[in-house]
Amino acid sequence: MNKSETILKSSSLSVTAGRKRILDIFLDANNALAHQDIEVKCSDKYDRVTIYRTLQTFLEKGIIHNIPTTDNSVRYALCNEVCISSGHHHDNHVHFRCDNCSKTICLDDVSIPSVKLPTGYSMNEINMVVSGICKTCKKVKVPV
Amino acid sequence: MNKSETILKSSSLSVTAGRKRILDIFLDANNALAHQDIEVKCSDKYDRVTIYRTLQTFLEKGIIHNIPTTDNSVRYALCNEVCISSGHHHDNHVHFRCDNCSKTICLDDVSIPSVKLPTGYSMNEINMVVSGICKTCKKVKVPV
DNA sequence: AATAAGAATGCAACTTTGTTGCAAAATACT
DNA sequence: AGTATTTTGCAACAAAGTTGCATTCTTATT
Ligand SMILES: [Mn+2]
Ligand SMILES: [Mn+2]
Ligand SMILES: [Zn+2]
Ligand SMILES: [Zn+2]
Repeated sequence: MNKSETILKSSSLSVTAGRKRILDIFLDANNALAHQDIEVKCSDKYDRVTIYRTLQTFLEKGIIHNIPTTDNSVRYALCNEVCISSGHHHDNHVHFRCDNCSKTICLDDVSIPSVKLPTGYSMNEINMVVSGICKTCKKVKVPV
Repeated sequence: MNKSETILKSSSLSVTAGRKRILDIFLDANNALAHQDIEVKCSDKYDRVTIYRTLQTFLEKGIIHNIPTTDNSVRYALCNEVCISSGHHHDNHVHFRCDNCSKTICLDDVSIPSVKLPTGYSMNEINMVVSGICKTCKKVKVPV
């Protein structure tokens, strides 16, 4: 039993070819993916609608989390073991979006600093997205 | 000369009825607006395409800033004087999205805490969006 | 291994959102 | 007032997202 199958089972989801494929795409990716990215990688095999529904299911089960954007193309990334096993989200890391390659990645080791809200507000989740130049692009850009 | 007209002039934009109207909508609003919200308020008078182009122009001139979301409907809010006069963005405040009324607001007095990125990454902008229950909804919800 | 119940998928039809080119209208400048 | 430049509306289109329903697949049970 491979990794994607294990994750699906432990989230009490039925194991289907489509779900396995999409989960494998996430497991292979080293950056967050938009719906569009997934569609490109497997719309020959699976319907657009199935991709929508699968992403939705994965979100609800704590298999992936979404990352807000200002360009109307939400990104999705795999959650850590804690989210998957507990069935709900415990993501507390910063996200980075590169202005050059426009890849979005999870900075798993950078945790979101706490912030004090004005009186009367109660906090549920925090999202932090930093933009700039990523490690890879910086290397390429300093040839001199 | 009213406020919207002043802002347009000081951003060296030509003053048109549509731009004044849209800017007035922002000046009247006490929360951030999606494209859709603006369309509802004035699509009888101005074309959808004009609204798209106007928001784009306002963004570029530092009149409004955008707020990332995970639901594919970016919100826009008025910038402070500094952005408008300098012509580029200096927004450093936290945004709040209410899980109950789903309004998004600028917490102008709460500044985004700094965060240290891993080696190799350089920072440009930071966005922080907190979700939870807003002041107004909390009041309403505690009747007892 | 066969069956039956329930869940997931594909398809079609549709709605909503966003983009582009161009002619007409409005604005700013002299 | 006249003219160059911008902005707008319209049309046509492309892309993104939603819904209902029949068919297929998965899982649990015999
Ligand atoms: Mn992440
Ligand atoms: Mn703001
Ligand atoms: Zn990069
Ligand atoms: Zn609220």
